Amino acid sequence: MLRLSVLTRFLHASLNPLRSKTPQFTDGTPMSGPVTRFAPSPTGFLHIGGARTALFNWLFARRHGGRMLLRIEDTDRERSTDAAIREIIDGLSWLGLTWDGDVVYQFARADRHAEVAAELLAADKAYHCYATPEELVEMRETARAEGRPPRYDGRWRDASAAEVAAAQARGVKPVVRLKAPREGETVIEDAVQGRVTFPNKDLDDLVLLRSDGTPTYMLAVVVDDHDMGVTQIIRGDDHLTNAARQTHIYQAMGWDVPAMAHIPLIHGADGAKLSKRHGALGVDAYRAMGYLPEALRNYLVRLGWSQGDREFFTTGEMIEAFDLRQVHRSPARFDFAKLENMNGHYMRAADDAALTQALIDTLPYLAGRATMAAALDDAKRAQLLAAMPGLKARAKTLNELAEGAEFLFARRPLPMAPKAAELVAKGKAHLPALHARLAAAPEWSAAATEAAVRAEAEATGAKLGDLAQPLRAALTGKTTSPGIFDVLDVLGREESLARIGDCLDGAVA
RNA sequence: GCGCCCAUCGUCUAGCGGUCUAGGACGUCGCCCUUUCACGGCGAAAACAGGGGUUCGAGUCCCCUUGGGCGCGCCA
Repeated sequence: MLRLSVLTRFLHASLNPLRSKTPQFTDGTPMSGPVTRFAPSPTGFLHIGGARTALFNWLFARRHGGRMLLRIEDTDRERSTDAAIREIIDGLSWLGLTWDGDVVYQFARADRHAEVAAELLAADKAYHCYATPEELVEMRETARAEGRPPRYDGRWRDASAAEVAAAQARGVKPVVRLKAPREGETVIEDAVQGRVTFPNKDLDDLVLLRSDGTPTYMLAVVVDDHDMGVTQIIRGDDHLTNAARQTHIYQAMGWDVPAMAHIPLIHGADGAKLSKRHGALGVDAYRAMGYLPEALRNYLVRLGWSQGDREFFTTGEMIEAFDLRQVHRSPARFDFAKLENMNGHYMRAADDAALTQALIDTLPYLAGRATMAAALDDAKRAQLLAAMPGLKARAKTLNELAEGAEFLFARRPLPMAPKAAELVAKGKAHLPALHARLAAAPEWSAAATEAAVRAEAEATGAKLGDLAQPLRAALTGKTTSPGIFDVLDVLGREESLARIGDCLDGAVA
């Protein structure tokens, strides 16, 4: 199921147990520039906060001519799924956040993690702990009751041989814990958070290996980040305390601690961390809502990061301007209204052909657009492209774009929206004459049909709107659409006249 | 409870001791444009959480309070 990646093999072969002085990539080229990594756990979809973390890692690597690695943290065998892995990779690809090298699967590296734990044990920097789950619970409760942080008390840290023998005799399977420093403090120099200090007495002896011998997350991240040559860790600030504990592992192994940057989480409208109760969504959901990846990227980068008053950044500008030091320490709330506005900007600025293609490519992901996708042929594509200027000005998402394009795909006799039927009924008196004038138009173009309709307005003294509205309803079955002369043009003479004709002989409305 | 982090319009933010009667963007509300709806243009309402310091001078520095967030597993 989960394969051992080439990079993982490579790391085993050449970097263990100690990293070589001049690390190389699989192809033999020397590493240069910073190395970042995005390390999601495949226990759910790639949520929007993870996407932003990936973006920042990607921008940082690009900005400094480095590389971004992708590591799947699948050590939780119960909750990790292949489907989640596929979604993460799919989501990153859709967003255009490419990683360098092969994907590293953390679980595949369990042996190496255990090896490091053994080293630590041998160096007396770790020890076996035989405390039972019940004892641990009790410990935490006592600590809390006494106003202390709920921590492991280190009771097996200096256990005697006799005590160990007794526990073994009882058949207790031990975990391996790190001998963390108990005095002094641990300092994190964080690019975003600044200098953060933790008193070591508040950090306990974390578990490195579970009683079944599998590595914990704490051990695995440190070993993998080290082996993969990660120089800059950029992750959510929910990991800030972990950074201190992980520092202890680095120190115990005598490894360099990578530079850190803990970025604030994205919050929901209520100010709390995005979660299921907010209806937290995977990035695939944003695609399904019709957002453009470049718009989502732009929105995301401006969440908690800014360059003066600037709102819009092309990808190149983003890379050039990105600086971790300008990332804010306070969490930002996710605002759909602004995302939508930004998406609208991107759509209007998009090239018509490119946007048409984007819509077509996205159709399979949009809800209820199967028939539209099925009806697509060269003629429809051409119509879509021709209508695009009028369509894109009226849409903020690809969904709205598809909705606006419905009239192109509608079959006669047209389904009429109630309000549209009213308009047809109200303007019925004008329709026969309009039909006649349009039929007599010397050529079929927006200019020619406009001339015909204006001539009718002049002849009858009606306002243009009195004629255009019923016409719009007859042609599109809706009350809103692009400019009516553009609609006529795109639909073509035959179809236009037929749709108007349907309203005359009562086929519709 | 303990630890850490944060605090400018409803939201995203500019501001890095004087140029702040606090700027921009989204949203909201008007007006204009107009064949609908949009787009676009113009305009309006809207914020320095509170209290102490430091300083000639504080949105900007320090402290406290309050509020919010995150963390505290043999999860990641």
